Amino acid sequence: MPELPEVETTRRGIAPFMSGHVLRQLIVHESRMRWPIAADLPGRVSGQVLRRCDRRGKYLLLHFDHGCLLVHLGMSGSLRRVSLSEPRRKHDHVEWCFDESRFLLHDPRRFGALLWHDAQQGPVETHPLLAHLGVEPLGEAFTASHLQRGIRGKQQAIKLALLGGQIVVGVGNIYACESLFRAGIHPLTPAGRLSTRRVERLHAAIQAVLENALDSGGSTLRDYVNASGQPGAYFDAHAKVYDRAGQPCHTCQTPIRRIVQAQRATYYCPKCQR
DNA sequence: AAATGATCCTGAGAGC
DNA sequence: TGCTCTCAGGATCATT
Repeated sequence: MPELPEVETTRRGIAPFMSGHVLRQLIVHESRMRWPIAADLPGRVSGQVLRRCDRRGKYLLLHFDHGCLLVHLGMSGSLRRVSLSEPRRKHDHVEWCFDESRFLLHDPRRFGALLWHDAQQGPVETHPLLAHLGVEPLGEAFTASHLQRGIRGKQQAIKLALLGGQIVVGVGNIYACESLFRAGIHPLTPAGRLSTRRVERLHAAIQAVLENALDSGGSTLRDYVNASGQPGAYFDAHAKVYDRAGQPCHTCQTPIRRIVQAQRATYYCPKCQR
């Protein structure tokens, strides 16, 4: 479920209730995630003031004075706000308890992660998982020339270069497909072969698609953090190619094609994208 | 060094 | 109804 817009929507949903509040208790019900959740983690943060909720790529960063909790939602994770008395459901693995609110990390596939970065190890940006990430797609550092530099000389297909996260973060499978459609670029194009003009188009498309999704995230996933979350709404309204194999392109009626790149599905219009 | 493939795990949906 | 098969929004790690 979570690509960058969903993670950012989640961040906006939880920040008002978490920032500046004492985390009374962190309870781990299932520690077998992408990596095992450290047994001493609850002791480190329970009773401490949670200062800020940030995001870097698809990582949520919950800051404390003495360190930072990194939360990744993986493929199937969500973080929802529930009442103090609401019972846990299946796959609710971690619980954040504040005086007036409560949050549950739900993740059936358990590809998500919960890690502690101690302040003594330096700023959280130096954490191995964050240190080599590309720039934020909606930040000032993401420019057409940054994208151009990132893909220079690369033989790799542009779709995979976008997905890699070393140039720009947060462009997941759906939005990579949608951005390439919007830019009229074939997903198999060797990244380094794109003309400056087409790189500029792609850059603009990525920003537009993500901003668009974020706006919709605000509406279609508004209850993402306090309800069950209803995926699919974005697709109905916005997806031009994703999961539309065989259906007519909205622009030219040509059937949308599905191919596989690095074991991930890619959808594109063979006529609009060259 | 860059690119590729296997891998972690559960659930939903299709087809029979 | 129930079985088997395929696929899924991520991304790390080991291998070529």
